[in-house]
Amino acid sequence: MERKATPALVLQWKSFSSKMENKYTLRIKTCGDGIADDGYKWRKYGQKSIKNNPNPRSYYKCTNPMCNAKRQVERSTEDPETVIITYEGLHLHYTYSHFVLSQPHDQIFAPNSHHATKRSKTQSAASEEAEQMQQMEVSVITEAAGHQHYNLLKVADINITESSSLHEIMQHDPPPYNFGYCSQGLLEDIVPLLVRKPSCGSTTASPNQSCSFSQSSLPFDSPSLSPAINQFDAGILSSIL
DNA sequence: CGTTTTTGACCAGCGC
DNA sequence: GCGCTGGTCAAAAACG
Repeated sequence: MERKATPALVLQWKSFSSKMENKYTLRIKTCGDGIADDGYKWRKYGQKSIKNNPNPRSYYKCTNPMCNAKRQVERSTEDPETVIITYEGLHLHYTYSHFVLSQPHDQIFAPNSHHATKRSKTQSAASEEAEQMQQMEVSVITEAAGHQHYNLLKVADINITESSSLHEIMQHDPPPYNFGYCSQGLLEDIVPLLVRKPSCGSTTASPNQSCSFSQSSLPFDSPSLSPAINQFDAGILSSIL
């Protein structure tokens, strides 16, 4: 099966109630290529049939013994091509591919408890809003034919209020994105800071090329998104390494 | 042979 | 208290 069909990717982020802190769901619509690797290594520890869903739900843990991140993967009942991934917990380490593709970037991921504190506040505020069952959805549909590798598009978690902000980004730097941070995922840690997009393995851009690590290449000129980079709470990542 | 996946059993939470 | 459901455990099997 060729991947010539437009690899549309639809991501949604929904905030949860306060009791589900650090838990969020991505709805990813893929075109025949399954779900994307998010840069981490996961070990499957269970599978369960879920009521009202013919598709079983799979349970994964991060293989890093010091990391308590988990994720659940299931296919949507409405659309078999839509994969629902629920992330829970935080990664306390870099992605594995990070070590392969690049050196640690101390300037970016410098130890700084300030970041974690700030995140905590942000999450707390988000939880309060979530109690009102506020749901924020971000949908990104990209048309990047021939691309299957995922780059990262950083978006603000709480700061995104409407999908038009993402459209601004896409207009600013249309696909294939070259935002840096590619393949070092931290999907859960950065998401909702991140939206991933299928990038190539085939023709135009090579993964390595798209993985330049210059912060200046990040397209966060958009006023609605720029706070994300400042609140980027990657300081926690260096706590282990 | 080490790692990962599979799968049935077990446990906890929740509603009735 | 009981049953249902979702999440996790852990032994066995599969895989590389």
